Amino acid sequence: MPLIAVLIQMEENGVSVDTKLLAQMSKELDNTLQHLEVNICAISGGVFNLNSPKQLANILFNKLMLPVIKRTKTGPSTDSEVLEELAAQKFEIAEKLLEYRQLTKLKSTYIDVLPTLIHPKTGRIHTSFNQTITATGRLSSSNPNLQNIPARGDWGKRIRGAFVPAKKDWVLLAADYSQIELRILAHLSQDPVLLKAFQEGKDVHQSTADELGISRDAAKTVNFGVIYGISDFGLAKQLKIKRTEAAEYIKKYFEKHAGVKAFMDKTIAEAKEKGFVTTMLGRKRPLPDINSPNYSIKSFAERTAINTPVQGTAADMIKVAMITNNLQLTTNNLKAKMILQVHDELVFECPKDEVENLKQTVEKAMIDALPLSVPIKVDVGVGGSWAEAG
DNA sequence: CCCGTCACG
DNA sequence: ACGTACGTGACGGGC
Repeated sequence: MPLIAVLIQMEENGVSVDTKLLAQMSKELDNTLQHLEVNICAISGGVFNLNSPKQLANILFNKLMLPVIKRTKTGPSTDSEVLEELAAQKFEIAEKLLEYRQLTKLKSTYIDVLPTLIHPKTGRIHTSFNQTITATGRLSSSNPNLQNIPARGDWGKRIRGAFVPAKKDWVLLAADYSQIELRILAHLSQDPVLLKAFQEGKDVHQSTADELGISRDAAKTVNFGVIYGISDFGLAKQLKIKRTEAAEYIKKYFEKHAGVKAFMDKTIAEAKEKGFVTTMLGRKRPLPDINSPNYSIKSFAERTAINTPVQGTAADMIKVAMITNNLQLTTNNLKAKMILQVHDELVFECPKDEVENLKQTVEKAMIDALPLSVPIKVDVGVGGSWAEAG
C-alpha cells in the first residue's frame, strides 16, 4: 500500500504560518499572563512558580487549605478537573489558574514555538507523519505534532487562523468525515436502529437523546462512550451523575441497540478466542491481556477490543481516501497540495480556481474509500486560513 | 528521564 | 470489592 509516497509528499509540502499574527498573539498573552500571575500570587500571599504543580499543590492545599479533590501518584492533583471543581466552590484562585494554565499551554507549545520551526529554505513547517507508531492504524505526527493544533475556543480559532496559504489567490480547503466512527459502528454491528438513523439522515445524537430521554449533549457523551467501551463508572464520571443512573442509560441504550450489544459481545468473545481483533481492511491488534485474571487489566483489553475495530477502520478509510485522492490530483493536473491529515480530516492548499474541482475530487475519494451500509457524509470548507476552512 | 498536565481526534 | 472511558505528542518542573 503506497501510502508512504503520499506521506512523503505531505511532509515535503509542509504548512505555511502567518508569523505576524503569532507574534501579535504572543505579545498580547505576555500582558494577560503577567496580570494573571500578579493576581494569583496576591491571592495566595506569596510568589511561587505557577508552572510547578508541586509548588501549586503546596499553596492550594497546605497554605490556603482548600479541599483535596483527587490525588496523583505523588500528591494532591491540581489538574483542570480539580480546578473546575474548586472554581465551582467559589474559590476565585481556581478560576484564575485555569485561565493561566490554558494560556501558558497555548503560548509555550504553539504560539512561541511554531515560528521557530519554519524551515529557512522552504519558509514552511514540515512535520513527520509516522505510519508505524499507533496500535490502531492511525497516523501520528511529531516534530512538530500538527495533529493537536488548538481548535476550541477563541484562542484555538486564532491559532488556526495563523495557518494560511502561502500564495496570493490560493486558499485552504478542509474536508472532514462527519461522525465517521459512529457510522462505522453502525456498519460493523448492523444494528437496525443505528443503520436506519443514518440512512434517513437523522441527527444520531438527537436520536439517542430521544431514545434515552436525555439532553443532546449527554447523548453525545453516551455515543462516544459506546465507541470507547462504555462502563457505568466512566459514564457517571463524564456526565457527573450517579453510577446507578449511568447504568440505567447504558441498559436502555443496549435495549434500543441490541445489534450494538451483540457486536460488542461477539467482538470480545472472538478476541478471547483468537487473541486479537481486526479492522475492516484486516489490520490486526494483538490483545494478550484479554484473558488476564486481573479484572482491571482484562477490562482494559475488552474496551480496546471494542474500540480498535472502530477507530482502526476509520484510519483504514481515510488512508484509502488519501491514496486515491492523491492519484486524482495527478491525473487531473491539479496544483493543489495535500498538507495535513488529522485523523478524520484532510487539509489542502490550492489555487482559488481549482476549488470546485478539488471539492468534488476529495469528497468523492473520501466517500467511496470503503463500502459501508450507511451513507458517508463529508463536510468541506474553504477559506483564507485553517480557522475559516475548518 | 519520569511525572503531571493538556492540546487534538 | 475491585477500578475504568479509546488513540496520540509536547511542555515545564524536578529528581
